[in-house]
Amino acid sequence: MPRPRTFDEQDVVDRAMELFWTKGYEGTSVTDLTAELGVHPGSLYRTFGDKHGLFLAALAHYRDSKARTLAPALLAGGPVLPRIRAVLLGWIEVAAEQDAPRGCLIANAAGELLPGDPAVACSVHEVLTVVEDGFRQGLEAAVRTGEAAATLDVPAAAAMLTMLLEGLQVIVKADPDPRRLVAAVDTALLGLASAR
Amino acid sequence: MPRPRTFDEQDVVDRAMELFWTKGYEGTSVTDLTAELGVHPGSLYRTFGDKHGLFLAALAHYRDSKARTLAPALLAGGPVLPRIRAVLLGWIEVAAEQDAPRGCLIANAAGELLPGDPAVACSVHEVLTVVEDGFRQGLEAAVRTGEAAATLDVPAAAAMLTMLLEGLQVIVKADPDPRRLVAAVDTALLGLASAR
DNA sequence: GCCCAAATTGAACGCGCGCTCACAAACTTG
DNA sequence: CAAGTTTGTGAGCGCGCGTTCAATTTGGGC
Repeated sequence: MPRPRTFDEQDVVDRAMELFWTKGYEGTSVTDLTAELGVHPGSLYRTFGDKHGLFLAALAHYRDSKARTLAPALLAGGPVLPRIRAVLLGWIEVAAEQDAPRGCLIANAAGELLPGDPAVACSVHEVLTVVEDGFRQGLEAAVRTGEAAATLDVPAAAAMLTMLLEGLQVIVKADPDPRRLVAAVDTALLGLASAR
Repeated sequence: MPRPRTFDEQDVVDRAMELFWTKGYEGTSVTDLTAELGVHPGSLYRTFGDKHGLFLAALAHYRDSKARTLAPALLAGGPVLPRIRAVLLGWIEVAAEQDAPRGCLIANAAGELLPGDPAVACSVHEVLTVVEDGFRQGLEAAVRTGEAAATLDVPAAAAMLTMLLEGLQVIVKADPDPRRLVAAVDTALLGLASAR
């Protein structure tokens, strides 16, 4: 019955996420969005309510397209601990390769909008929970295979890895030499292995 | 010869820091600043150049009044490792007690303004270096007293603790139960003690 | 006591922000 | 083909932002 959309909503959310990720929430104006996405303000507001709504959609998309991939990546088979290391080092490498590292969208959102934005606080917590859960699944597998010590406090270690990852993303944004953090990551991982 | 200031510049910077810390950079309007600080826009602009200049002054003040206290706190005498733990747990406690934790001004600034603001990037890196150096001094002392293993990679461990601290400050802003992170901090500290 | 440099003040500047709306176009359904 | 509903579009809304400036006040140095 109605006239169909001329744009793909998912695609728009994905590119909006990229913009917010790079330029921040306030740093990305509605004019920026309409220009880069090729979507008229009117369409954007009928679809997402307002700029804030689009941002929440971007955060949800980040959760599904980024955070949710952690667990599968860790459980892809073989030793888990090296995979955890590879994930952390991967972010360092990303930061080292681009001259303007944008860190983590979640850490950026938290830094910019919290406290003071309950909806964003909820989304941020949601994504962090997904990440932490990914680490937890990986660590549980590592304990099962004897890769990690049976005495390891898995939930605590998962939370630690999440903290480490987010802290890494913060530091990397201002560090002229991100690769020096590899040794720091390794130090943090020392306590996880069973060979102590 | 000239007419003297009616406000104390240091005091204004201190209160501006508090405002930026709580509400963020974009979230704090010049109107907010003039209202809360009791300083006319004209005076503010002649003293600090512009809003951005005032923000940089606030970051420098954060470095001197917060970050620089880390080393003395760790080296105040007695075992260092419990002091490191106390510092990290202190931030958790602060977050747990107030219902709207504001995290760390540096992590907030990085999240909001990086990449894209070279001056802020420089200030952020500067503060993080001070923090990391504080941890390094503490760890060196710990190694000297045998509290930490002689084989500990001190610079790497210092960087790890900085990452942990910043990550902690990010997570705490969205976490309904910050105190659960105590166990995570303890897990991270496991690898530092010499009793392995 | 007068001078003058610097500080305070009131008022307002232009700009870009997030956002809205009336109107025309497009597609499905009967 | 006509009806009906939702879409894209052009133009512009009011607001608050960061910022500026002429006029006035202030107080130390000669």
